[in-house]
Amino acid sequence: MSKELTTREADYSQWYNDLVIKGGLADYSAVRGCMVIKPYGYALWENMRDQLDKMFKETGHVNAYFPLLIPKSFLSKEAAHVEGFAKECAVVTHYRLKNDPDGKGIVVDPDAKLEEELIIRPTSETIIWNTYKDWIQSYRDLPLLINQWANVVRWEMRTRLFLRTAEFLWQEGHTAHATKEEAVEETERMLDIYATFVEEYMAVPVIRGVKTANERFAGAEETYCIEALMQDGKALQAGTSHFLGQNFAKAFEVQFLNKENKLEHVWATSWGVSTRLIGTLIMAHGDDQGLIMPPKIAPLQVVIVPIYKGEESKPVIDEKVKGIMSELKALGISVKYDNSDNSRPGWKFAEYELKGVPVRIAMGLRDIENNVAEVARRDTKEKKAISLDGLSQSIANLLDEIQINMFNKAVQFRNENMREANEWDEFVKLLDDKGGFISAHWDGTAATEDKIKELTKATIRCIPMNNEMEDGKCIFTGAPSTQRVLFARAY
RNA sequence: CGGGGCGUAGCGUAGCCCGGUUAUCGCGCCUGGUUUGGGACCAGGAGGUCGCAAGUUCGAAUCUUGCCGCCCCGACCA
Repeated sequence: MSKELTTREADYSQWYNDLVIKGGLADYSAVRGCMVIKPYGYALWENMRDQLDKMFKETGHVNAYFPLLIPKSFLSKEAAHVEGFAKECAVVTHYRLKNDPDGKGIVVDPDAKLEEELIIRPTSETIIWNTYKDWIQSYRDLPLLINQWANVVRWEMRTRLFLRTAEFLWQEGHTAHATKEEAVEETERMLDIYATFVEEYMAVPVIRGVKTANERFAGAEETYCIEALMQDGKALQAGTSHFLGQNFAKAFEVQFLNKENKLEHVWATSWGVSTRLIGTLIMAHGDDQGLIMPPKIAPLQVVIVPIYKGEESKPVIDEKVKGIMSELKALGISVKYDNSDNSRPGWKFAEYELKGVPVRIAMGLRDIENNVAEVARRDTKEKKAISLDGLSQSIANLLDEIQINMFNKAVQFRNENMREANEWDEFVKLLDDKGGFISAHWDGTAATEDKIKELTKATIRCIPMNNEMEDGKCIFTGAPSTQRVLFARAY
C-alpha cells in the first residue's frame, strides 16, 4: 500500500479497491459520483440482500418492481415530499438522439421533446402510491406489504463513496394499512428487522430511535432510524423506517371501504436500507490492514493457502486440502483454495487480509506431518495450529466466535464513545476532543437544534426508543427538558 | 454552486516557479532463470494523446485563456 491508513481519519479509500471502482466511468461527468461495484463487493451486497430479503418474507412481505421513470407531476402531489426531493432529481426531457446536422457526433433531437418530463426515481413513494390507488378498494385488500429491490438516483451536490453516491442500490418497502395502529406497528417491526440484521449479521451495534422534525423524511409523520457509530467518532444513519400517516393516501386518493361500508384513507409506511450499509461495515470494522468481514455475510469465509517447496510437494498438499474443502463445504462454509503459482504465500496472506476474509488456513508439508493446519483469524490476527481431526468443526466454531467477537468489540467501542454532557462548554469540548454520541437535554425546539448544528456541526441523531424520562435543562438554552437526546457529528 | 488542492504509463510520482537532447523514479506487467512458513531475487523487455482545446513561441509537460474531471471544506443527504 502506498498510503498509510488510519481508521481515525476515515481514510478508507485504499480499501475500496477490492470492492468498487471509485467514480464509476470517471471520465464522464454524467456519471460523476457513481460507482462500479466489483464482483467481490457485489458478493457482499448479495449476501446482505439475501438475508434481508429472507427476513422481509418471513414477516409477510412480497417483492415487486415499479418503473424507474416517474412523470414529473407525480412528484408534486405531496407537498412536503416535493420540497424534500425535487431539488436533487435527474430529469429526462427527450426520447431520441440524432446525427448532428452540423458535423460529427450525436445531438439530442429537439423534435423528440417529451410533453411531460420524466424523473429518474429518487425514491418510489409517488409511483407506487399512484399504483396502489388501483389496487386498493376494500379492507380485504389490506394490508398491502410490498418491497422493491432497485436503484435510485439523487443528484447530490456532493457525493461520498458508499455513503452518498449519485446512484445507489437499495430496497424500499411500501406498505398500506387499514389503521394507524397497524401502520405504526409495521414501521416499528421493520426498524427491528433492520436493527437485528445490522447487529447480528453485520456485527455493528445500533441505537434505535426516532428523528426530530428537522431530520424527518420528506412526507413522513414519524421517522424511525438506527444509528451506528464509526471508528472515527462520527455517527451514521444505517437505516430508516417511516410512518407516513395518511399523507400519501390523501395525495394519491387511495381509499378503501371498511367493514361499515365507509370510505377511509389508508395508512402508510415506507422503509429502506442501501449500499450505504457497505460503507457502514467498512468504517465500523476496518483496521489498518484493510477490511474485516463479519463471517455471516463475508463473500468468502475461509481461504486456504498452500505452502510448498518445489513442485513435488504441491500435489500432496492439493490432495490434503481437497478433503478439507469438501468437509467445510458440507458445513455450508464458503472456502477458496488459492494454489495459484503467481504469488508467494506472504503476498497471499496480505491480499486476503486486505479483503477481510475472516479465516485463513495455511497448509504445508510440515503441517501434514504434524496432522495440523495453521489457522489465522482476521479480527485478532491470532494464529494457531489446529488438529486436522475435526478441523471443519473447529473452523465453524471459530467463525461463530469471530462474529461474536467483532460485535462485542464494536459494542465496547460504541459504549466507550457514548457520553453525557450537562453544560454547553462540556458538550462542545466532548465533540471536539472525543466525538462519539453525546447524550444531552434539549428544549425540543427546531430553532435550538438548528443553532446547535450551526455552532458545532452536531445534529440530533435520534431520540432513543424506550428513553428514560429525566428532568433537566437544555444544554444550549437552559429551558426545561424531560429527556436526553443523542447528539453527534454525522456522515 | 462558493472556497482550497490536484490531473504526467495500470497505480503512485519527479520535472513546471526559471520553456530547449530520447519526459524521471518506484510498484505492477511481459520473457527466462532461481525461489516459495509474512508482500522474493537476478537479467532482459514492453508500455506515454504529459486531462482536453485554443493561444503565445523557432520550440510548450512547463507560460496564458477556456473547458472537463478528481479530492477536501461548506450548503444538501439513505
